[in-house]
Amino acid sequence: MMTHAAQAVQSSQGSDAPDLAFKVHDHGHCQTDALGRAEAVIAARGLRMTPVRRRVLEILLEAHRAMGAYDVLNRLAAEGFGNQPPVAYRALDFLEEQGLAHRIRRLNAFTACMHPGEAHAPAFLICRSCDAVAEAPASAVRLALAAAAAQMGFTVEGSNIEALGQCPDCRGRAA
Amino acid sequence: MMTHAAQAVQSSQGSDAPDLAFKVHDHGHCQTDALGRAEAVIAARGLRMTPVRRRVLEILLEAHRAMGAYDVLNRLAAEGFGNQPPVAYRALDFLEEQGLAHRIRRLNAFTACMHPGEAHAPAFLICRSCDAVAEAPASAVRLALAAAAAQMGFTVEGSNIEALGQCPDCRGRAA
DNA sequence: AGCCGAATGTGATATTATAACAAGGGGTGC
DNA sequence: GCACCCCTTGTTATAATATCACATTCGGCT
Repeated sequence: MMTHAAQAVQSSQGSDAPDLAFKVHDHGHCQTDALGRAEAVIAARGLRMTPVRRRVLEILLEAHRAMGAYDVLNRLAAEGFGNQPPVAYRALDFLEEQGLAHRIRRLNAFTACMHPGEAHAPAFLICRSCDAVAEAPASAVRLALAAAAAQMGFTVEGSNIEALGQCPDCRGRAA
Repeated sequence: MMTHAAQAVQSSQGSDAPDLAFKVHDHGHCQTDALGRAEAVIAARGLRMTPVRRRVLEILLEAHRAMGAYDVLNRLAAEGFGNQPPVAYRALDFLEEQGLAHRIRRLNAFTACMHPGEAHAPAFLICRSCDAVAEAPASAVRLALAAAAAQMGFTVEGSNIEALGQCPDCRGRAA
């Protein structure tokens, strides 16, 4: 299904915060779905989905939340891959360039893209309470940004749009 | 490192009027103007504009472009202030909290706010050729972002919106 | 003066990211 | 096969960014 709507990237910080986060869904399904699409995208571009790259993407998909490069690296090292930073950064950079992962600047972290292959430049919603990160459709936001930039003679080639706030769950608990 | 021609870091304000951001203008004027407004803002809030804080703001205003925390620190150290990172970070964090400076996540850098005191939540335009950074009016962008977030039940409390692209000057030179 | 809280100075350390180079691996043309 | 090349990975080292912890100082107050 193409549920473009709510994709939760949820974290369980310490306490078991029962995170129904933005939306309950089938993790297993969206993982295999995203991985399959990623493979197709890479193949179509004549690039190589190597073991390290695939594993990094899998790790991000499994975690289903933002992960620092060193978190990913530790996972890789534990599985017999190289344990030096460039191993993780190269794979992450590759995935980001191919639109299969996103960098969350505010967190110095990365997440797997939830709908690879679709042209999209999402906005990220970061919960300040539970650190969950979700992608939100942002075509309207990008249009507004491009317009504002154009008024100043500036040509937008790429952008990162990140919002900090509270996800439905955390707001509910707070209230 | 940010070693490129100093460019304009300026913007219009709360109202959505385009301005001279990337154009030549009177640096001296906008520096003293911004500094004066900053002092007023701090005083009105019952806070203290200490020598370090004032000097950091001046340094940012003089540079008139994004500066890394360590660039600022080096300037401070050369002038007899403490030369350890917390000295710079504390002042920068204070200025950011008070809306007198902005953090550019994409560059891991800071810029002086060009219109302190005015309620505003700018978008930043970063030139990939010359590293100039300008504030653009972003109320429309913010509205679109809040709407997209609301559809997912997310409440936006703050955001950083940064666009990477080409400023008018650099595009002109390229063409 | 004495007190208190905020701000600063300082040393140490944590976290994030890249440079530089050697070695492997898998195509292609021959 | 094998010689070649390019891309990828492994590894060492280091750079760049950011925070912690604690002592000291400063400003305002009584």
